[in-house]
Amino acid sequence: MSPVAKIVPSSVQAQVVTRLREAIFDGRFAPGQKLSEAALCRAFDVSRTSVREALRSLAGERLVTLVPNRGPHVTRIDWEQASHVYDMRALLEGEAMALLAVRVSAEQLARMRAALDRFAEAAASGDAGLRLSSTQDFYDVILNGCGNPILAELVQGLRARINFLRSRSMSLPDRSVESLREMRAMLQALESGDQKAARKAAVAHIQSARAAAHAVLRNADPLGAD
Amino acid sequence: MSPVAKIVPSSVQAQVVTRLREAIFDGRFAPGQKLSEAALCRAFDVSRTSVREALRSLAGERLVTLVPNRGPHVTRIDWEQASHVYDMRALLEGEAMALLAVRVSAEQLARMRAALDRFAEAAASGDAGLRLSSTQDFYDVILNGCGNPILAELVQGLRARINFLRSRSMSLPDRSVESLREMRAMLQALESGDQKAARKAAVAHIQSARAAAHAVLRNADPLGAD
DNA sequence: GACGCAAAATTGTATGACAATCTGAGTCCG
DNA sequence: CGGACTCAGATTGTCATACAATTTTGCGTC
Repeated sequence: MSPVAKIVPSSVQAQVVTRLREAIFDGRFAPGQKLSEAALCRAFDVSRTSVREALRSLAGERLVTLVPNRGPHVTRIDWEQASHVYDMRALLEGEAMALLAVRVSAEQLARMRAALDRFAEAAASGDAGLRLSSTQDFYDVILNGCGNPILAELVQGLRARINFLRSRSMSLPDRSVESLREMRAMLQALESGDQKAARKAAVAHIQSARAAAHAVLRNADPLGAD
Repeated sequence: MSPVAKIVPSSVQAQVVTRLREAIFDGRFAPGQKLSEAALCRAFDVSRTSVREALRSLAGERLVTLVPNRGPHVTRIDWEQASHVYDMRALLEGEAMALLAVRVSAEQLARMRAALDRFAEAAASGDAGLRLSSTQDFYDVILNGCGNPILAELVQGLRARINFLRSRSMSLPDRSVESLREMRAMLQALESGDQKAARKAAVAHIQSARAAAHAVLRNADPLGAD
């Protein structure tokens, strides 16, 4: 037995789920795009059985939508829905920050600082991958640290749904700079243990992200069309 | 049964999903119970393919849990998790009530009154089915009326997860009476258009339901065991 | 009763088949 | 020319079967 391999999810369909999810996240499959079973079988070199089961799983995450007899497609989201998602993120992430503010540890703060440093670097260099991973790290601390795993799960689900908006709105001029400022405000509120300020900073950040997303979705964008 | 055409979802696996979900809701499949594929194939008289795909869908709703190589079982929930779920319901349903309070229509209020009348009847007669459906109607007005379908979806997901607790805690002495009182308070807050009171009433109702559930889960209950 | 091991059962995956449904190209009619 | 119709081909939904991998079970031994 080779001692190295096998960090990957062992099951075939788990891998398909993972890879397809990643592909959707970084835009290789655009919202609305049709995902034919045959094409996916070829792309991942697995059987239809596995593809279909993977698609059911992803449908549960709302990343793909299954239309009976017409096949699956990457879930399409219009501005109205996206707006509602942002509202929920504001509510939930605000709550998470409020919970975290009164229980945050020095180590957690350190991790958040480190994530922000990396985000600053990404913002300066325009490294999209680093932007994504550092943001994820920042939020991981908040969500895993807030003490309510259900809350974390809900937010993760919402974030997944509008993930594709992130990369686009982040590439708007100054958006990442603005975003960095807002996240620093969040961190500062936590450092001072101010529950209300923490919630407020989180909500402000989301509303700002919402505005940036609005700009993206309003302009040249057929996502809302059907 | 009756030969009349069914309104059921035509696809086989959609039917399996529906029927299995119902079975879990009303306790025919208890939390933690193993759901062997073969058994489900026999029970629903469908192929393994359909059963497996249906299970993936239900896993997305967190109603069943899939353990690799060990098969699916009805998701088991311990008190800690249930408590977190109630916290999230309080947050989300509180928000829904606050949103609804400033936009509720006379027709919506009428529907809620009607639902409460039916719930009162169920509480008096001990009719579990009516209790469930009237509660569902009451909440449907709130969730569909709040204006944010994403919020509705999140709450529905949470409710599904602890649905099995409802029937049991509702059968505690006086719980349904108490519950009725709380829901009336919710309705009253809406009638007076008082946003803060509406949120408060919703939160109070959930916290009360949480306490009742705690009593159930703490006592003779192996749900948390593994 | 604890332990270990082989048999039996169950899950994961692939393949082939076929009915039901959808899509698109070509055709016919107004 | 535009629109309705038709039919073949492609795609999805479902089933049956097969087999490797893994887990559970039954049983004999200590």
